[in-house]
Amino acid sequence: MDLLMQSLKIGVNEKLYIKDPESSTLGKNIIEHSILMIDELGFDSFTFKKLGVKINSNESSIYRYFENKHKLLLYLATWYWGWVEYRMVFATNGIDDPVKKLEKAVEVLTQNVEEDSTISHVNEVVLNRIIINEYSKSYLVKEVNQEDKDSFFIVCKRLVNRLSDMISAVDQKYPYPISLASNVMEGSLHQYFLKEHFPTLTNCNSTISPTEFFTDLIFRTLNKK
Amino acid sequence: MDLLMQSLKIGVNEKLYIKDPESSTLGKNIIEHSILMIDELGFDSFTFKKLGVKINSNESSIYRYFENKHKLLLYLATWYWGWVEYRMVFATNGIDDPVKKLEKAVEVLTQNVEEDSTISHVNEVVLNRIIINEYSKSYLVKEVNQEDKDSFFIVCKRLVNRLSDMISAVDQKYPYPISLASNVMEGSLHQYFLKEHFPTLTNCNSTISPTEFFTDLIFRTLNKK
DNA sequence: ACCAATCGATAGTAATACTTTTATATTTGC
DNA sequence: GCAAATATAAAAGTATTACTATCGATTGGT
Repeated sequence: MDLLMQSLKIGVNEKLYIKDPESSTLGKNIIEHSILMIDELGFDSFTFKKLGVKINSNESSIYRYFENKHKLLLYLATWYWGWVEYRMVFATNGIDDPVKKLEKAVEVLTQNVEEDSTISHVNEVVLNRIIINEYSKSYLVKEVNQEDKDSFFIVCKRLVNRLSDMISAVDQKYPYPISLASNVMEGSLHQYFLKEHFPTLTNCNSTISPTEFFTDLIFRTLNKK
Repeated sequence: MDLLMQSLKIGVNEKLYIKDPESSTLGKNIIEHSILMIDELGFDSFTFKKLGVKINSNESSIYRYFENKHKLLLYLATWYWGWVEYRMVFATNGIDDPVKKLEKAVEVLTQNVEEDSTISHVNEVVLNRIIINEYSKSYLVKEVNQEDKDSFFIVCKRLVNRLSDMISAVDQKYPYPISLASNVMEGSLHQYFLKEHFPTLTNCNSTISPTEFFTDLIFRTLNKK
């Protein structure tokens, strides 16, 4: 990843935290180790108490940054999608051919995060794994409508809309651009999950990537000019 | 729904329960009201204690049927997919034209459950809503590999494979039939969720159904003979 | 009439998801 | 360089959850 990224700060909705974790060492520690710990234990078994022990801090101190672990997950997810959005805009910027532009966007959105680029304290490889395994839990809650009103999902929504626009740029007559876009985003996470845990339910494996599947799907579906 | 259904029992993996809930009035009560209660409170806020109060029974009695609420969710999901599978096989049986057969299968798999057909104590309309809102939580857990070994997901997997076979019957050369099938199954639940909670992220609404979107997607993707 | 199974009621445990208070650091503003 | 403000750690407390164990009453079959 380029140097630019190192000085880049991904902006996250202020309502998601009580105190900005980027503003202190403890805050950064919370982010860094919560990512590692959620990956290790799974979100359901992860608690602030366990995290406190891990970072030699106290449960109550963590509660000064995040109201609860659900908000922390939303924070991490927003950060992740902000990071993907940044890379997507960066990678597609300047491409004039709508087909090539869409191709590139799908590639960024659906590709496996492999390089350990580690912007400061965020390990994107592990965070990507968390998003695959836990992202659905952030919106499959009874409070989803209120949380949407509080703009907790705005980054993710913007990303889907960007993709939708690029789909329409390739085929203005395609009637379901937003559904296709949201399907690619969510479906890509799902195909990675299947590849890992239910290999018989996907054609994706070590040689075929979700990117290949979705790129193929999109361009079979759209009529290019 | 036809009369045949009323005498049909959907078989569920015996490891999912301690005592078969179909074998007693209390068991059926547990199923009936857990469905209503999970829909009402959301799976996360649902507890056996609350269910006990609702059905005028005791928490400990419910534990005699299900080890925990996660197993209960797996039970309900297995029942649901078994029910969908039955309707799918029934609806596609006897159709010779692979295109029409696939069309019908996609229709059954992705259609909204509207009629209050209520096989005995199971309210399928509400159960369908639970699957949309909570199904992911049944497999997005750390224990997923062990649970897969215990065949907890076998019905759902069989359904995806059936659809995959029908896809291949239409286009033998299409390289990703299983991924497409799993994408339709999971994606359909997701589009319903979006329609309800994030209407700007889907083209599905009161006039366009997820069935339309996915039928269109599949037949744009496949080369018919 | 009796044996077994079922169920309800009660109690108990360990963990979770917090909140509150207080004491001690650390930072910063002047 | 010091006082004031702020941040953190430690400890204790509460309500709820997710169970487990025990026991007595009811019921149903033989």
